[in-house]
Amino acid sequence: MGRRPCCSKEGLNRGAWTASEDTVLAAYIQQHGEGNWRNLPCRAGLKRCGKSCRLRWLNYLHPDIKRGNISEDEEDLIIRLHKLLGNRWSLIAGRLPGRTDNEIKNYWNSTLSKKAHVNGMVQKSSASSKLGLNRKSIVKNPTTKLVRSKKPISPKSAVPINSLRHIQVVPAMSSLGDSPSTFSAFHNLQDLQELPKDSANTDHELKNSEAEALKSRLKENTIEDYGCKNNLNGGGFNYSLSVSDAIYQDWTTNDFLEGNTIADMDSLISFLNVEEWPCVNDSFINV
DNA sequence: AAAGCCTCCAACCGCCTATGG
DNA sequence: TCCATAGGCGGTTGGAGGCTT
Repeated sequence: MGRRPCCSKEGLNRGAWTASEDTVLAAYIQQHGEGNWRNLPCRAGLKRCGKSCRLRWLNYLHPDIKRGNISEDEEDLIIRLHKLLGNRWSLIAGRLPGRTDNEIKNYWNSTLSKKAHVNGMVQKSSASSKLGLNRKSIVKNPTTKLVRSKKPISPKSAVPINSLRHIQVVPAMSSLGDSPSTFSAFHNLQDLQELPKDSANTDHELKNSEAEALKSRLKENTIEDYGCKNNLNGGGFNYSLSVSDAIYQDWTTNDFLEGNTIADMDSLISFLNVEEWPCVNDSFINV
């Protein structure tokens, strides 16, 4: 039996696209728009499978595609997102304007996976690596009073805990703007709220998908409470992070944070992005 | 110069999900 | 509820071009 192919392969061109095929495809899509890929080849006069047309358009001909090498910042972001989301290339690509999932996947397989292994980033089990965070790329938000530049000193031994301290994290006002980085941080806060299916937001599925990934990562890192607590300021959400007494005392006694700390998401990421962060040890936290 | 090897990436493949009848 | 279809995704392949010997 076997699976029915997406289209008849007989008489179709395969392999690399020619310049003339590209021209025909681009002209057709510019005139008629995307979609209806199965019928597109016939209507456009192309001897190609519809899937092949779609792939060629999305990965090569689309006008928004960014040309040129992956920049350091992009590379850094890919690494961070990969740690957070795994091999979910389309989600990662969604956070890199102009880059395609295929491009990122190829770049990862050919370049970054090796780098990650060489640097021990893949196997590293620190809290920061598990969270998918990379110190280099963190941009501190000036609104926070949480982050300081020096690393906290970790306790030498794990202390079982009976109670949890909470760090409230709320989006900074700047997170309500449109710049990609702050918007992304704000997005994550919304993600955690599990947008309902009937949400007016068109990419709620993407958000919920990312939220699931983020939650699982947070759980891996023994952060016990990741729920969004309540609405504030017309769209922002409180985010409550629970840590053990040991960690809390460590951070506070080392002047790493103040009591009743409120920070934006970027600052939280920066805050957690410390190799010596102690709570990778399960005994530090109630889970 | 040429053969062999390696790397990169465009393209393909098969599976999964969403959608509509 | 079932089925067919289309679109989307991640894994894999294979060829072109660069590099090494």
